[in-house]
Formats: sequence, C-alpha cells, structure tokens
Amino acid sequence: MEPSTIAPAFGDFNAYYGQRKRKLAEQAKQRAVNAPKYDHIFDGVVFHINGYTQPSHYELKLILIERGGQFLHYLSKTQVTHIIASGLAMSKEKEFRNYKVVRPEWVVDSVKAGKQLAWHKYALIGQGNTGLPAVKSSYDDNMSSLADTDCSRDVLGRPPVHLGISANDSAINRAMVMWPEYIPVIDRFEEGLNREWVRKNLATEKDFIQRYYASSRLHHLSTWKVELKDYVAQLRRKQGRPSTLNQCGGSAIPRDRIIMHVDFDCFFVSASLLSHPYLRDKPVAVCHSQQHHSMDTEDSDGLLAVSTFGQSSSTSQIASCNYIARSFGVKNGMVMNQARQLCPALMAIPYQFDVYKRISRTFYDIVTAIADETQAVSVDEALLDVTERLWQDFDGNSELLAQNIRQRVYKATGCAVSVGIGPSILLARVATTRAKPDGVHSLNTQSFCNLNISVCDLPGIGNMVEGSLASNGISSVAEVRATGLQRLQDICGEKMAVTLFNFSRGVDEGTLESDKPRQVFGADIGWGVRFSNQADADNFIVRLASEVCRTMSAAERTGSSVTLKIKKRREGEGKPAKFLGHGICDSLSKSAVLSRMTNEPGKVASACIKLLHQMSIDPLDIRSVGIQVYKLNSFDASGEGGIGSMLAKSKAKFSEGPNSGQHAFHDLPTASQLDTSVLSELPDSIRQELESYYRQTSPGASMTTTAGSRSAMGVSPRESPHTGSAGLKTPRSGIGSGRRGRPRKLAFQPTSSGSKGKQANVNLLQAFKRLETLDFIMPSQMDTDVWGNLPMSIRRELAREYIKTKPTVSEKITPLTNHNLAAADAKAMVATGPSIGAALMPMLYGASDVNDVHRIVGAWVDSSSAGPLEEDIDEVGDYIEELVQHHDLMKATNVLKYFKFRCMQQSDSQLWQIALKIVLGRANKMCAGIYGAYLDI
DNA sequence: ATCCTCCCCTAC
DNA sequence: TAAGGTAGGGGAGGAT
Ligand SMILES: Nc1ccn([C@H]2C[C@H](O)[C@@H](COP(=O)(O)OP(=O)(O)OP(=O)(O)O)O2)c(=O)n1
Ligand SMILES: [Mg+2]
Repeated sequence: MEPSTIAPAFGDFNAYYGQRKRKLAEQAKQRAVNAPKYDHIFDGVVFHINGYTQPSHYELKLILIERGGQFLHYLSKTQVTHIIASGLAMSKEKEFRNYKVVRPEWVVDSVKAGKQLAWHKYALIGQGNTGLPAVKSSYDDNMSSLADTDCSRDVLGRPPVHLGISANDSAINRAMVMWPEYIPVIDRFEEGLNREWVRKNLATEKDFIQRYYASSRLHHLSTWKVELKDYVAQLRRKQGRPSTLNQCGGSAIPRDRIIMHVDFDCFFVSASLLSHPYLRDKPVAVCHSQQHHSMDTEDSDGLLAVSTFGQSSSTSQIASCNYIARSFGVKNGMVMNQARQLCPALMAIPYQFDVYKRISRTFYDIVTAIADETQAVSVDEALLDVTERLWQDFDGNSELLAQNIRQRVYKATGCAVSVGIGPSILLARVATTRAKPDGVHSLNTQSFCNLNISVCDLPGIGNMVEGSLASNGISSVAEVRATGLQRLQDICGEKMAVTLFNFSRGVDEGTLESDKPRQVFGADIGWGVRFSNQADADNFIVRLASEVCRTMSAAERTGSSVTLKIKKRREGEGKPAKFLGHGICDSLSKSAVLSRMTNEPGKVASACIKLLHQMSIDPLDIRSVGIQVYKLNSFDASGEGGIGSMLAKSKAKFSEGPNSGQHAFHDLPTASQLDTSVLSELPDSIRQELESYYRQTSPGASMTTTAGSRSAMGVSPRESPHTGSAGLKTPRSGIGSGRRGRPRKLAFQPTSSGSKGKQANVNLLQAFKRLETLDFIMPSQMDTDVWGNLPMSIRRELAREYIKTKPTVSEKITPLTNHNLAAADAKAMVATGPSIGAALMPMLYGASDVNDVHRIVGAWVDSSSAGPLEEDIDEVGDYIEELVQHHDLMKATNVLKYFKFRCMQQSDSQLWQIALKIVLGRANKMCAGIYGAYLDI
C-alpha cells in the first residue's frame, strides 16, 4: 500500500485536470502526411503481405504505397493482385495458389530498377523454395538480420534497412528516417532479437493466453482478489456468520467502529524468501529476470549480485523488494535495470505464485475467524472490522489484538504482517504505512491531523491528482486542509475534491464492503500483441472472449453489454515499445448491448469482432486488446431459460460520426477468415455462432479502404500510458510534452438503485422514450389492459413521458392501405429520388426472403419468454424502416402484421405489444415523413 | 436534468 | 529475454 511506482510522468500534470477540459475537436485533427512523390511504378498493384519479410512488413508497405501500390491487410480474393512473402506455410501454399506470390526482393529490385519488374522471376510458389515452412525461412531471415543489425545499428539505435540497395536511394533513406513513426509487426525494440523466438511468444500463438497468464503477476493479483472475496464469504458462512450486517444489527451496541488494516511486509519477497533464507539480510527483489545463475550453487557472499553480470538492460519489473532494498531507493514496480543502478547488490529471486496463494489462504483463515467483518483487499492485505471482537475478547485493547493477529499469522506463515488501526478505513490504512515494517500503529483523527504527510500518502490519490494539486501549489495534506472545497473542485473534479476535503481532516465515512456482486468480467492483454493481419486480430479476440466467459458462472450469464478496448500504437511515437509490451498507445473503446442470455463465448466474440471492424483500426497498430462484459440485471428474476433474442446486429450500425450517413453502405466491415485451428478449439455452439456471424457479414460487404480512415467515426485518440507503470518512468522533460488530459466519461452505470427488474425495463423504456412518435401510439393504441399490467414504475415513467411529449396529432395523416400504396410510392419517388443503395437489400439478421424473416421473428417472440430486449426491437425497427425507405411497403406491412400476430399469441403479451408499438411507431414516423401517411396494421 | 458512451485513474 | 491485468470510482460532453 505504497505508491508502488517511481518517478511519475511530470509534465503531464498541468494537462490533467486543466487541459483535459478542452474540446475533443481541437485535438482531433493533427495529421498532415506530406509524402514526397515517387514514380508510381506500382500503380495498380494491390498487395497483401504474409508472414515475416525482409524488408519488414512496414517497410514494404511504405515503399509500395509511396509508389502507387495499394495495401490491403486482408486477403481479398477479388482485389489483391500480389502477395508478398518470404516463405509460406504448407497450409498457405494452397490458399495462395491462385495469386501472384512474390518474394520481397521483387519490390526491392523494382525500386532499384526504377520500374516494376516482371514478377515471375520472384515468384515464391513454383520455385525451389515452394513449401518451405514459414518457420524455416523466417529463421533464415533472422540470421542475416542479426548479422546486419549487430554491426550497423546507428547512433540513434535505428536499425538498418536491409534492402541491399545503395544507401543513397532517397526513398529508402526516407523510410529509415521515418522509421520511428511506424512500427511493423515486430517492433523496433524486437528487431535485433531472434525472430523465431519472438514469434513463438506472440499473442497469435496457440496457448498464448494461458501461458502468459501463468506468468503475469498482475493477472494473478487480479484473479486472487476475486477468489479471495469468494473465499471470505465462504468462510463466514462456514463460521455460521452468514454474510454481512455489521450495521449494529441485533444486540450489538452501536459504537464507533474499530478498523484494522493488515498487510504483509513486502509480501512476494517474504514468501519467496522462505525457500531462500540465506538471502534474508541482503537486498532482494522478486522479478522474472534472473540474470545471475542458480543461487543455490553459487556461494552466497555477493557473487550472486545481479550487477555482476553486466548487461544491465533488463526491463523486467520488480514486483516486490524487501526493506533493505528499499533503503537504496528501490521500489515495487521499478524495472530491474533502474533498480540496479540504485542498488548494485540487488538480488533477484523468482516468483512462486503457488506459495503466495497458499500463504494468503492461511492468512485469511486467521483474520476472518477474528474479525466481525472482513474485506479482502488483495492477496496480502485485508481490512477488518474488529469492533465487537475487541470489546468481547480484548477488553478494548486494540494493540493487543493486533499483536495477537501478527503473531498468529507469523507462526502460521513465517511472514510478517503489519497492522494499522483506526476508526475508519482511511486512518487504518495510513496507520499501516507508519507501522511498517513488522509493526503496529494506531491513529485517531487528532493524531492523523498532526501528521505531516503528503497528499500522495492518502489512498486513492495517485500521480495525476497529486500532480494537478502540485501544479496548484498544494502538496501536503495540511495544504489541502487549508484549501476551500470550491478550489479543490476546480483542480480535481467534484468527487475527488470532496474526498480530499474529508480525508485531509481525517474524515472517512466509507464502510467495509464484503459481498458486493461483481458487475464486470473482463480480460485484457497488452503484452505480445502483434498482429500481421485482420484475421490474427479476429482470432485473438475469439480466444479472449472465451477467456472472459470462462470466468463467468452460468448464473452470471444473463444479459449484458460488452465493450472492446483497444490500445493502438501512438501515431508518430518514436520511442520503441518495451520488449513485447504495448509502448505508448492511444486507447479506443466501443461498446454494444448484448441481448439477454447471449454472452456465451461465441456471441461475445462475434460482437467484439464486429466492434473491432467498426473501429477501423489497422491490425498492425494494435498493441493491447481487452474485452469486458458488463452485467445487466435480468428482467425477470427467474429468467433462466430463454435462448433469448436474436444475435447482435447483422449489419454494422453507423449511428454516430459526422459522415455516417454517407458511408453507411460502403463501410461494412469485411470479415476476415478465422483460423480453423482457433475454431476447432471451441465447442460446437460457439463455432456455429461465429460461422453464422461470418456468413452474415461477408455477402453484402465491400472492402474497407485500407488504413487512413482512422477517426472516421469520430473516435479521437488518447494517450494511455498504463498509469503508474514502467512505461512512463522517465520523467517527461517537456512542458506540454504530452497531450493527455481530455474529456472522458463513465464506463459503468451501477445499476444502483433498485429492484431486480429495473435494468431491462429501463431498456425498454429508453426505447420508448427515444421514440418521438409516442403520440402515434400512446393515446389510442395503448390498450388499457396492457397499461394496467405494467409495473407501476414503468407506468409512472411512461405517463410522465407522455405528458411531456403530449402530441398535437396532425390530422392530415391518413392510413396507408394496400390499394393506395402505388400512389404513395410514386409520390415518394418524386419527393426523395430513387431509392438508396438498391445494391443492399434490407435484411433482418441476414434474411431478406419474407418467409425467412417470418421464421426469425417467430423464433424471437417464441424463445424470449421473458420479453423483448431493446436491442432486438431496434433491430426489427431498423429493418422495417429500411423496408419503408426502399418503398417496400408491402413487405413492411406483411412483416408487421406477422409480428403483431405472433405478439398476440404470447401468453404475457404486454411487453411484446409495447415492442410492436415501438416498431410500428418508428415505421409510421418514417412513413409520415415520406408519404404523409401511416401504415394500417 | 439525466442517461449513455467513451474515456481516465487508482490499487494491488 | 518478460510476461504492462483488471474491477470499480469517476468525469466531460453529447443525446434524450
Ligand atoms: N507494482 C506492484 C505492486 C505490488 N505487487 C505485488 C507484489 C507485492 O508483494 C504484493 C503486495 O503489494 P504491496 O503494495 O502490499 O507491497 P509489498 O507487500 O511488497 O510491500 P509493503 O506492503 O511492505 O509495502 O503485490 C506487484 O506485483 N506490483
Ligand atoms: Mg504488502
């Protein structure tokens, strides 16, 4: 519980709460790519690059594009003219048989020659090397590359460009100069490494996620926290103290609470030291890099020191270091490299995750038995409410109880814990920092206020807040106390200001939280993520989605929304990424509502893939991928069965962005090919889901225009330097060095207030509200018994809404019946011109034939026993509107009638009737606009 | 006025 | 070699 990071990113602080208020638009435009002109010797060439190449993926891309070539990161059968590859895997050989597959030398030599050379001489297939596994050839590539690199890296560390052409070729020079602005699949940092080794550690490998997670300390930390919350709840039940309730329930005398914060001293080190006892009195850190050799075979008098072994360029992070190391200035989270400069004798010992977990269990066994209430904070840390126990068994002597706990834990685990005591969480936590190492400390409000501590010693205050306060001349808690609330709010935002105001006075109203159900389930990976094409990215998302769903119990798989979080290589960022890391990135995220009961892996995956496609991000730029599924309370508490609703939208929705309307029919994402190997990992149900998604998207889809169109959808990039982590450690010199600090907003609306049914009802309600045509359906068409059967909360809402939008019903609108459809059509033609995009037939979930549509609608109504979800209503509404736009009123009428028919058959039809009315309302609104008439269903 | 979306921050 | 994951609090600005 100390700010586990080192030198924060100064220079960005001013930006934070001040500059971040600037308009999005201000920052949106910044790139003007002024490429010098070259002869367009590759005009008409549409190329795709496969696998690892020399020159690199990026260099080839740049060279070709500058000379008129067009790059596609998917393999389009119809458009790609050339595939560039150094070697092909067996499977690819067949797949590529009908393309011109050329070696990269074709490009290089063509540039040298100043014209496009005949490709046959460079053909990969049909040459001696046909069928060479890619592995082999990239190995070969790598060997030469290593040789080159080692001797010719320039002062700036720029790698040479292995083109084998004279260095004064201007294009190539330019490529070199521009190199820092682009990073190919293998980052600059990884350039000189053994490519084969790197490839095997990329996220595209088969069991990457499992392997990576097995080694990631932060993953373990997160996982453990979730597990421990469960474990605590379980222990409480076993101890016959069912769940919560410390709210002075029963006979308890209302007293001021006594909170204890119990935290292991340098946990990972203490635990790992159990098996390396002779290192106890040396500066020690736990980290992956074990640059010295086996410490058991070495004599133990300093020879083992990491520094002995030269290199000193490990970017390995220190998870935990002991207090001897800390006396040198070493901190948790520091990279080894840096720590060694502070403490040359620093010893590295490996992680032992299983040991940490075991010790943690023992620890929780002990504290939950003692505490009235336990909140699991982390694997090595818990908050205890000990009020009752203290008075019952310890005569109010908190110090005694604390020592008791410390002793018991030490006896059972061999590791020391420190204990902070206070009347609130805040004071207990701050007390812990004074207690460490291996001690107890107690604070009351008075003694807290006498402390001379800095703002960053308060929990919840990190680098950014500390920085924005500092740039306003506030750095100690006392200074905060002397600052008015208003001023604090100007500096830090509303809530943070209130927190600061209270904390600075030792006031903390927070209570222990033992059993709040989890609201979000996610998986993020920002390491080893290097995709060389869209399919790589899609495949990875499938696996990640499986991972997310694996963490959800069946009970948790109710309705949900899903968001996809991508970090994208920062444009123009010269600094290479940390080894296989994400480097400095911009974050983008996009979310979608999943229908009820639909967050099985396949549906999550297909939704995310679609989101990714919508975001139009060059897969080569992706450095981090995250998926989170947000739980929605299900509509009916019993809500078990329903296979539920139709899948997420079968077509991309372009509801936002300035030019959305224009491109709507051209920007449909192209589905890439999912690997059969990825698919075969999955259960049948998931596979079918995905296959169905790909079937839907492929037909009507036209190609996305290569790169470039990045922010076409109004998403603007943001810097996201993984807060408080190693990437930023270098103090940023500049004043305005970063343009961080920008508007942002809430991720999760806690379904805070309320009854079970709320969320889904709200969705329905939202749909209703969004309908400005309430006047079409409310007065006359809302059956009284429908109304009467609605939950009261909804009735009230609707009534309020109705009053607000009280219609002035216009009389000139007449029913549109079959016999005057033709006339209406003609009229509309005049009014709106020829129908839009005749190319694209309106489709409902991939179906356009009226019988198929009926089947889908029928299945939807039948299977969603608990009522419709907004998203599906939207989907049908979209479809009907499209039909109207296409002047296919016949079909629109037909489908609506059928929908009505099915709705009426439903046993609990009220909600379905609302759905019907929403759809009908939309259709009629559109009809009114186009025809000045409405459909009579 | 309130909700929603996309983001940022913090902690371990 | 290194393994920069994640839940949850919160803010700005557009949509309703
Ligand atoms: N940046 C960080 C911070 C912590 N941890 C892990 C290792 C720590 O041992 C454990 C507990 O974190 P603490 O903040 O409690 O730090 P320590 O227990 O190591 O030290 P202390 O609590 O004595 O300050 O979490 C980590 O992997 N990376
Ligand atoms: Mg600790």
